[in-house]
Amino acid sequence: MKLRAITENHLYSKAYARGKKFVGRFVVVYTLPDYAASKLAKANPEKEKINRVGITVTKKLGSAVIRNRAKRVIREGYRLSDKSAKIRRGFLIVIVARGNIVKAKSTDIERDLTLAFKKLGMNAL
RNA sequence: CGACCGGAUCGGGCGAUCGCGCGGUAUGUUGCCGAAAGGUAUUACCGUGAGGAAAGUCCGGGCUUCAAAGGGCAGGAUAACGGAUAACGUCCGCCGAGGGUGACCUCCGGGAAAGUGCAACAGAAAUAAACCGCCGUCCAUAUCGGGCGGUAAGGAUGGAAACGCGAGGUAAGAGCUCACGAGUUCCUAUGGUAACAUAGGUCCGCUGUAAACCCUAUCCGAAGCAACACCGUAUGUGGGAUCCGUGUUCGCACGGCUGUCUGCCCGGCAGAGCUCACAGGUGGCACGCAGUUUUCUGCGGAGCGUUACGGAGACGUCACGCAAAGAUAGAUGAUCGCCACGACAGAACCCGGCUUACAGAUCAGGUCGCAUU
Repeated sequence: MKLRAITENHLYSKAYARGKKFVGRFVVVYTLPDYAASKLAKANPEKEKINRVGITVTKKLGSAVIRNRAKRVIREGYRLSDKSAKIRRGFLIVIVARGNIVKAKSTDIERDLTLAFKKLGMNAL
């Protein structure tokens, strides 16, 4: 299943303000039910609800190369986490990188995210 | 062998598993999103996918739009000389100054003799000079001294004080005169395409600063891919116009006006019952064009590489070969194993440069020293 990115800035603001929050070792996760989920599901040829994922990496972390790697590692971690423990659909998920992510591996992120989704009640029934 | 000098190339590799963007083939749906334009399937396979600086955005060009890029003003850039180039503020060669035993390196580059300005502090005085001193003369006087004049040799200040030094000369002095030396302008000869160098003559006495204004020569129209083109323009937001005068054959024309030519003026262009801009999409955009339909042929080009030839070199010519990264919250990766473990760092229209950052590796050259022959 492909990742669909959050493009609108106001959705990030909403997630920060009203979403559920979990602080992990390497990332901070916000989740919020997606009002447009059913509409997007109709557009999806598989007719399933999907999660929209936004990844935030601030300039504080470092140069473009470092930021790019952080995003890749988070994407891979999300993919692995979704594969091992099914995540509920129809949510906005914002993942914010923390400073120590520079040295993290994608498996570390996977553990962080799996724990986060469990705590946030995101695991599929 | 050691110490150096300038240059070129590379800048993690291999394997396994899992993933992403783009192109293609097969499979497959006729659905869904959207007002429309348009976008989008699942799976498998094949191909392809960041840099030498992709960076800074400092120059130059292509491309695009502004009717065309015409004239002038303003503004900007450059600055010895000869060449290279599509072009450049780049590159090559060379001139000048300095450093190194050397390979080689570093630095500056029109005009201060067109004009204006500025030169703090110090100093008597900063582009024009008399504070001390020296000399003459007058006054006064036991002596010290004072007035007037001459003087730039000496002292003191300063980054800079009327070229340096010696002789003549003088009351004392002074390029005032002369020899030698350094410099400026111009002329001649020789060498060089030239800047310039060398030699000879002539003339002059002129502080520095042009990254102060300025003057001279040369060049530059402006803005940038969020450009721009096309499609769509339902709805929303914002703006403009539907105005005035004159003439009128009542259609309109001209002028004002408004917008626009993106600093200004001249000189233009456009405008009216709707129109413009923004919000959407596709292209631009991944060598181009044509043929042909397949991943093929031809042509073209400041594209890249190699060879040959020409040139001192930058570079040029010919031949051959190569050239699908193309994202859009932004793909080009993740994990594991082994080896090596030490860098700077991520394309956003495309090229040529410059500048800045940078661990290590490799390759030829060259210089000096020592040893050997």
